[in-house]
Amino acid sequence: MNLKELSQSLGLSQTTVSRALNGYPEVSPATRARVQEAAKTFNYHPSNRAKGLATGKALAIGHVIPVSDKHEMVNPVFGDFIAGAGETYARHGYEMILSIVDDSDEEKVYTSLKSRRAVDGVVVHGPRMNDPRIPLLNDLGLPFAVHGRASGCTLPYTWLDVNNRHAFLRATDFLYDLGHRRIALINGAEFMDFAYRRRDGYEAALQAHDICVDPALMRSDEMTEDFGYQSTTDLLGQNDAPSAIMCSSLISALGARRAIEEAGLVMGKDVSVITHDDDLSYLQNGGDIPIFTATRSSVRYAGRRLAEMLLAAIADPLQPPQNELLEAELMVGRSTGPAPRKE
Amino acid sequence: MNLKELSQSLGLSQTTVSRALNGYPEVSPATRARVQEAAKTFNYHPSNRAKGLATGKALAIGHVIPVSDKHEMVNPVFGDFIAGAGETYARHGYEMILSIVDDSDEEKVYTSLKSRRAVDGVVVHGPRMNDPRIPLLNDLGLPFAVHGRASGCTLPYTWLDVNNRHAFLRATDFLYDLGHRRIALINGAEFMDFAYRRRDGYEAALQAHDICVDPALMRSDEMTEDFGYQSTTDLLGQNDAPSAIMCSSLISALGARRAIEEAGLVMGKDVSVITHDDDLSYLQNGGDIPIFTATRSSVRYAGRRLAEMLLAAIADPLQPPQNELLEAELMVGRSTGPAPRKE
DNA sequence: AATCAAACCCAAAGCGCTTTGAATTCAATT
DNA sequence: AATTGAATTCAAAGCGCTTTGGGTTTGATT
Repeated sequence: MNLKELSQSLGLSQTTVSRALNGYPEVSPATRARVQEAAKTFNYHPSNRAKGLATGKALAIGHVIPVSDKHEMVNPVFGDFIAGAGETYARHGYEMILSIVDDSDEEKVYTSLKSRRAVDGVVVHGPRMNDPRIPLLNDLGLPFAVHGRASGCTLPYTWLDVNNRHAFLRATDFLYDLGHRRIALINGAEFMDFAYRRRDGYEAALQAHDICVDPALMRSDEMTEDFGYQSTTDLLGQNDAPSAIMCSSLISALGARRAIEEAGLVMGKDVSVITHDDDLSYLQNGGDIPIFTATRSSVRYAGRRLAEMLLAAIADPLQPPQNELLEAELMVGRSTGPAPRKE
Repeated sequence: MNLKELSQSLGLSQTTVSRALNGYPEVSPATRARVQEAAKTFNYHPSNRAKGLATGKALAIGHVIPVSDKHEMVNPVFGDFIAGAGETYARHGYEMILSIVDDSDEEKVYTSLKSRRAVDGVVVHGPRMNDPRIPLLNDLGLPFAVHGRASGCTLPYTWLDVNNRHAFLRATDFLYDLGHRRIALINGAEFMDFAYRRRDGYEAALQAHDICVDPALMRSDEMTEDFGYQSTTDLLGQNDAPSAIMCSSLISALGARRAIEEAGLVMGKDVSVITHDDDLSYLQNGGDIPIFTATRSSVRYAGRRLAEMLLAAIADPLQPPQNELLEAELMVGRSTGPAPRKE
């Protein structure tokens, strides 16, 4: 069923039917009701494609998901983020189109999305420091919103981020207050902006307490379970081992716990752990009492919200870029305790 | 830059340019080269939308992701599956469009995708027993491919599945051979087809050895870490506790391990665990030696392959539905060992 | 009864592409 | 030189929608 058929079956012109359906005022309430009724019974849905051609809008938002060439790794937060964004799009009648793309030719994809007029805007995932995609999208004139920020990019753009620096600063402080002085950091790959900021917060907290930052206590890579395990095993094995560990992801923290237990130690007693927790639906941080003390921020909420910000920017291209900085909650769980006294 | 502008700048008609670009034979090699050259320098990409309107093809595949209304949970395998499928689409010039949808109104989404001609086909995720989506899509005449199968659906359709029954049968056998007689099952929600089949394999193995199936040893729900933890704590607490556990997902297995250790037991010695492992990029089952003995099958490969099957079905609508049954590998890790002797 | 807004409705153009059916060119054949 | 047919190229229609720029009815006002 298309517009033509629908309008013929109603004995009206396509114009009138189109207007009735799209809420234009120049059609009588009676006619509008009749049209809507018919659309429902015939199960008529306008073709997005044709609509897009006619209006110049694509009614679609692109998400370009970079897959690291190194491990072919898909960021595990991605599913929840997308789910959040999807809710927003559904509510506004937008489609979400996804491109899975090798790190290396991500830029081509943006150019192509733009020139094919396939989307009205894009969401940028996993921003890095000085991320070249931001000036690129700016030049292309394709509306975009960034999940995170890119240190070093001066031009204004729409973003939503967790206050990673502050979260890790607070968490490190919290460990300090518990008496910990040797605090390790198991971080994401530090060309990623979020990881850079977390380290910055961690270092700032240490320096504020006159603890010198020890590179031997810092690790940084893609945040897999195994990376958490290896790093922790390694850290605990060295002399003057840390009594506490800051960890950038719950998945790596699970690996850290594995290493701690395998070393015959008890987490929360011999070694304290704080992790960042993205509040993923399938990876809840324990039940009533969190397993891990954590800095928590829902990535799903972030998806929902960032999508709204992007749609708003598209609807009103003149408004200045919006920004939103979310504070992570610091949830106390069972993985932290007072620093053990040295024997 | 659009076709019209491109053709004007070349002094050719739109027809010729279109044909040159799409590889039709009735254009001279010289002209074709000239056109391709110009397309490259002007960075011309045809609008998918217009192309779709003209050809009736959407050049897009829909993925409808159900989000369980219960926990708003996004299946964690989803990211890797999508990544696999995305590779295939990129190679064939298709877009992937994603709808995140409440369990409840998933059917509406299919109808709407169809009537808006938004996609050329869809991938069905998370099939259940007697899944109503399969006859629905069949009636709609919308090409589709199922990741998994739906027991009880008699009509033929395209699917790709892991041989879940066989995998769990073999794994249970393996535990039996190690001397285990009380073997528990921590399964996914059993209205899901894969979970049903796994249980079937598990039970078949037990019965083949004249072990009676004990409902007290079986748990079934959405496979979160916490579910694995709670179930295992529970199982180990009862009298005549199991000496081995079959687990339906690596994430729940992590929870199981947590419970085992918290109970002061050693995994692989006091309690053996075998889990299914989807080979997710961010959740590798250990490094060189797997943490868990596991039935393994790459969900990313599944995505890549199923997408190919769907595209093939779309390209040739007359071919009979293809099916592919993948056998899971049984990887021996450190989580299994001989059954402890009873004191 | 003539006038004039409102209110309602419509025909047709246009969005960027493919494709049909026809026209043109040109070398080879009669 | 006229004919033919293959090789090229083109103009125009059409895909399903929105939107412009009118029309035609009304019913109230003069």
